[in-house]
Amino acid sequence: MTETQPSVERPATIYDVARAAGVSHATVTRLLKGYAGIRPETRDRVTEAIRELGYRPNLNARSLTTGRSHRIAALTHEITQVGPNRILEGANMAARDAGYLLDVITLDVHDPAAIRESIDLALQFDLAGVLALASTDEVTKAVETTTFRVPVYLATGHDRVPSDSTPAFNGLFPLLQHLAELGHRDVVHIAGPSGWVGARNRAREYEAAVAELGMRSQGLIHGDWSSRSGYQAILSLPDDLPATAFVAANDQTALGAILALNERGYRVPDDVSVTGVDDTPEAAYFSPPLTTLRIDFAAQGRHAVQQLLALIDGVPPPPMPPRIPELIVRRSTGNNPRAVQ
Amino acid sequence: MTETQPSVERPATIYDVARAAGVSHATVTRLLKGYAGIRPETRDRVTEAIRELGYRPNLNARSLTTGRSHRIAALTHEITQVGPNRILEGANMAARDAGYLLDVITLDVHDPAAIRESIDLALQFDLAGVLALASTDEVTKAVETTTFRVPVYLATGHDRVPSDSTPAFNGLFPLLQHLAELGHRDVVHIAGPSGWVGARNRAREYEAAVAELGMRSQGLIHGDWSSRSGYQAILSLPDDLPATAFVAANDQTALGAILALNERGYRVPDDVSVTGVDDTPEAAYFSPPLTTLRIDFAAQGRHAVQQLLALIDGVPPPPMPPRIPELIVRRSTGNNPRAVQ
DNA sequence: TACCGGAATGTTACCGGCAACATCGTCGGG
DNA sequence: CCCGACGATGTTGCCGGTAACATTCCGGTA
Repeated sequence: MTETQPSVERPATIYDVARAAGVSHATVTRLLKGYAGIRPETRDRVTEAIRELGYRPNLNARSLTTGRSHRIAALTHEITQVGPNRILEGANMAARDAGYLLDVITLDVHDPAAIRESIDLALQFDLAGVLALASTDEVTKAVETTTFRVPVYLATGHDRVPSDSTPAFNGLFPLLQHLAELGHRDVVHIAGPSGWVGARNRAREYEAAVAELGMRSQGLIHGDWSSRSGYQAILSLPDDLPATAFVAANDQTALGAILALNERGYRVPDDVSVTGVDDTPEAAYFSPPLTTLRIDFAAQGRHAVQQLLALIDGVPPPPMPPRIPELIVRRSTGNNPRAVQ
Repeated sequence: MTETQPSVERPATIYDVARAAGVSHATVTRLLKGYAGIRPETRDRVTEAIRELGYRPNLNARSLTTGRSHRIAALTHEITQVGPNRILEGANMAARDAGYLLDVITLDVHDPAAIRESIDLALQFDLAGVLALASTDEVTKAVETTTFRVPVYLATGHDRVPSDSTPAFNGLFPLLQHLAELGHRDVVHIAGPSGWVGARNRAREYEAAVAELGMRSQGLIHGDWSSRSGYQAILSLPDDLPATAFVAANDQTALGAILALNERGYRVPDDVSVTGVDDTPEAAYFSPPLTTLRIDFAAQGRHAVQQLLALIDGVPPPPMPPRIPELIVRRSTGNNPRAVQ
């Protein structure tokens, strides 16, 4: 289970390589930086020495002199949740592809002091940039009141499309349209926590879609992205449910809602419909399988990194490709039994 | 959504601080390192200058001279899954508490070339140690064939207790004992992928417990930790189910199994029982809520970091505290309807 | 044959810390 | 009154790279 490599010898430096190849260290640097004007014979000797000694450049030293590091920090939270997680994964990939290493700083999004502390730790390492992925108001505030000497990119952490896009592609619309087509009129939104930028955006999208489709919102209950909060949201409703369809802020919340509805004697989807957002891998295996909106989190992560790198390099940021959330219809939604056909 | 801090000024160094305080840079270093023999007046001036300039030590430069860095890399995978995730979270905390920063290297556990590449990237930064958390055979092999110059700690990534511990605390035992008490005799294990050390351990624990309790194993199907694989495992079984209880390798797998059983007309728990492992936050909200084994992943992560730090500091590693997986009984398990009472 | 210029390579200083060693000043003892 | 010792602080060199500048070695030309 455990394994130690004693191997006390210090790693080889360019000086070691230079000595082994019988050249000066500058020649080694030149080779490493792809400088063309090196005699083939010399080049071979150096290359061989590098291989021989297993030389690996010390990136610390490098970034000390160049003044620019190749690492970026990502502030995130609760990596247990699927969304943030996937975003992180995408960001990680994109960063790696660009030759950067991503430091993940997990923070307690509700404790300003802890946020401060985490940011402070990160700032000690010289970073090329900072990616704020967890966008609660607390984090936003902490980021805004900190003086970073490096570019910072603040992502909302949840899907966000330009507000001028067509309704059909705007957030929750496809989901509500689907419900409307099934004859549902009265709907309740079990939202994310109000301190989250993404949750608020989603709630607004919900209101807009409901209005657009001529439906009636019978309530907006703030949860906390958890299954528990979905469960409790349903339990908090009066005996005679005010709606026939429930739009949860994410799949986990929907899971809890389904259980609560079952326990209160409602069958999903025969009596009521439930939808989620995210399309986590598990959503297809809920009982019943969940109708949801597929979000391409990895793309969001990649995009965030690209934006940040553009800031770092001082080039215009690449445009956000239009992300169209895809409606995934499964078995948690059905015709409204009370609908006048 | 975006925010840039132009702020081109380079960060303050000890030299800047020294100049501002009218002392030499060595005095600043001394203060920073907690050296006692500094005149109070001088100390105040320096402290003030540090505050004034917002000085933060450049850890790159520091580790360049001291030769020891304060960062460790964690090799992990699929951070989407709850277990590895929580482990990472615990590791992150422990590392931070010890003043280390944890670099998370996500790797494709099945592509040896990608594993190599990721490890190589990590090695360029000078690391104090490496934590291998994703323990597939491929990763294990890659780690073993790489020459790290730093300590490496290889964790199995899943619960593991000393083999000499009492059966009652050994892995899956409590779960199977619970099933036995409910009158179940024939049981099937939906395991994790065979390339995973943790999955194999768990499978062995299953076999041992079944034997110990006088039950009969009617099969061991390898899944891949996913809900899909749990679903398909059930579908692969003959029409007349060979068992009345199904022990899944994790909660996700159990979720898929429950759906498949439902679709095949079996009610859980009235007809058959299903159990998971992990106790993810969602498990309590499955329909029906899942009987499972609670694993303290965060503790595993913390422990792994502590082991690694002990290796780094050359001190004897702290003992593993006995981790007793806790049986969480919910509604996915019930009496065996076929049992002769 | 002396000279010029560019290609190939070497030398040097610096990045921001740390630590060994050097220096300065002051106080107490002989 | 001088000197030693010690406390407080300054100077220097080094860690492993990078880059500006310097030098060497050619061949080609006048």
